[in-house]
Amino acid sequence: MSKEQPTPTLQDVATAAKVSTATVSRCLNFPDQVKEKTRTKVLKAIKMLSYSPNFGARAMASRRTDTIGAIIPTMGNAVFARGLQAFQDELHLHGFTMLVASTSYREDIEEEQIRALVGRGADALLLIGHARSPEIYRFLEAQAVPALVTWAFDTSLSRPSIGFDNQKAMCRMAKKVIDLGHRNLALVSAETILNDRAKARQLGIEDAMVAANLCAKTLHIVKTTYGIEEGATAFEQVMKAAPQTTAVFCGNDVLAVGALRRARELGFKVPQDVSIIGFDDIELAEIAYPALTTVHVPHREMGRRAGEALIKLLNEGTQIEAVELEASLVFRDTLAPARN
Amino acid sequence: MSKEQPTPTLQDVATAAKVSTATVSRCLNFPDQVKEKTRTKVLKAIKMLSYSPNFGARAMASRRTDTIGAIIPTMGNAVFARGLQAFQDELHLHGFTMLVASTSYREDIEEEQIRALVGRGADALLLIGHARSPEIYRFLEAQAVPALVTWAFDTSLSRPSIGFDNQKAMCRMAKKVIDLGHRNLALVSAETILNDRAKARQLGIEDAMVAANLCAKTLHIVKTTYGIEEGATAFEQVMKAAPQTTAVFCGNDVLAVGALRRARELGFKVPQDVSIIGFDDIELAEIAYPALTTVHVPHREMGRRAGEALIKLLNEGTQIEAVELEASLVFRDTLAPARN
DNA sequence: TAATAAAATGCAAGAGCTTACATTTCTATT
DNA sequence: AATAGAAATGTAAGCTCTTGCATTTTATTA
Repeated sequence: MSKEQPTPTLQDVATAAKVSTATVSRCLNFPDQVKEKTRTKVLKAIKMLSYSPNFGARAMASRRTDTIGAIIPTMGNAVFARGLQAFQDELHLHGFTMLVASTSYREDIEEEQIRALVGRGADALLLIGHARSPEIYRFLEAQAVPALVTWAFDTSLSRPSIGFDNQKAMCRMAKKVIDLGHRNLALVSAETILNDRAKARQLGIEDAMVAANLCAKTLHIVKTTYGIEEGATAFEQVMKAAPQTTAVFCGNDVLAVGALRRARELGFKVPQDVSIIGFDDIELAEIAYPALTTVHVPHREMGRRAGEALIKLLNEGTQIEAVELEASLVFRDTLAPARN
Repeated sequence: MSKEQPTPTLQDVATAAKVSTATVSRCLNFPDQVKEKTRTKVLKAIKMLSYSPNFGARAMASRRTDTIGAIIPTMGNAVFARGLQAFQDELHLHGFTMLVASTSYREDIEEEQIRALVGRGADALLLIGHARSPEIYRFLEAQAVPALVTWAFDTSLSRPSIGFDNQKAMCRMAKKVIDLGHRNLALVSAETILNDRAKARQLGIEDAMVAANLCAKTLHIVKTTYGIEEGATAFEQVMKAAPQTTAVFCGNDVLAVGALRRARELGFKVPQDVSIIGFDDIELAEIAYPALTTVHVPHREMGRRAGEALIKLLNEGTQIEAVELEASLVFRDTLAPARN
């Protein structure tokens, strides 16, 4: 290791500038509380020593970190990456820092990451979806760390959320699909036990089916993990097990793009033979060929609003109020009336 | 704010378990140094109190954070998101935590983020590309924070890097393109002043041109910022300013996909009228229609190797040795012989 | 110019953890 | 049963900052 020359401390700067540590500290945190002349002197010393404050010490002493943690399933999915970027931009605007962690959709890792971020002094947390153990919510309570849920909106839960109603959005899309004459529906979905958004999307389709006097049980569901290839495989399974299917919903665009590719490889004409519907509306959806019909998730807006709300809570103690955003339907080229 | 009940501390746990703070600390850090019975007692107290160690305090006391920072241009580009995910997975395997920050391709923000991560106690840093001010390298030196450069490979610099040679890779691709009879080449690139990878890719094309007895000056270059739409606009500019162009290189796949779309909108047949070449080989490239010919960047491998090297450096003091990875050419459907 | 208020600075007590060293408790050996 | 040595635990110093309060300096007013 290379820790020969110890890194400079506040004390070193104080000595170099011939002032007290308190003054240096104030120079950094409340510049207008110190005289111009002193400040210049101190700043010079700081530069000379390449001093950089020790975050941990500062956090400990001030009991504040100006840091907000965000925990997402994966950075690999553009919809999260984009939402986070917006969140980060908003935080940066207000002098806050974002800490990210990803869970690979695994509950145990999520718990670990929540604890890690809290331990690192996150003043607040951004979480995706509501579903997690009561124990972890109790932990956040005990640590007095406020957490905001996004990517979902559900007023039946006490926890505030800023997002959209996955169930409602998918239901609207499913109604359109049914209106187009589709009766044999399938869904390629993520595991719904730990993923309340996936669950909600499924329920949305079922709602629409029931509203159209179809039996919800006839929805052919294939569960899979995340990925293009996974979507492709799942599509193949669907068509093998339920060849009469004319419309395949996918839990997200990545799965849908995989399904689309496999459909083509298998000789299905999309959308003439089979319609494919995605969810998220990431770039991929627009670029895919044929361009994907999907549900647009307001990811940037969600990220921005979440940042805004959290900062207000931290700075002014304003309680977060739930915000429902709209997810809109985007009709492109993979949805057409049912054949025959 | 909600800091009424103070969060539990090590001391609280010690009291609850009727042991000293040292024992609790050891319980957490060196479990086998404490007797089974004591450990159980302590663990119970921890659970009961929902205790979570304060990272700052720990870092300060142990002078180690087991944290590595990564600074990338943007999470919005899948190639970085994926590379990071691999990096993070590797770190996680060894009990390290990753801190990410993004710069939006801006040098001033990058400096700020480097300082922020160092201040937060990053034991080491992952950086993209070599190009940055000497001052910031001096700062890292002063703070004794090792930094590893990826996404580039250049032995002429003293700083170790794990990556690939952008110039060589692009040169190989350009040679193939020239072999196919293309003489009027264009490049849609990011600004090259602060982006050594973009610069290297440009030089690669020029190398190939010179090798084929073409005048490098005839490469028509349009500079733009990052984004699909930006790629589209740039393509239009290229074809307006240099209509005889038969092959358009793009600095990355995102720009290329934009170019591809605009080409279609403008009535160009790809690749019959004009060939389009990307760089990175992200999902988008495969999904685009026609599928994009591009240079495959070993992003996962880079992320993994970088994590490995940094951990070895931190844990065992093993100096990082530069590793050159191969970027391979991926021929898909947007490249064809030049129309003469 | 003296008196008073306001501004700038300094002093020193923590903040929550780790760890070297000291002390106590256990285990094994004779 | 006594004792050496190992294992387990405790004591307390120290890591780098911030901040309430005390003190000094500067500005303002009569």
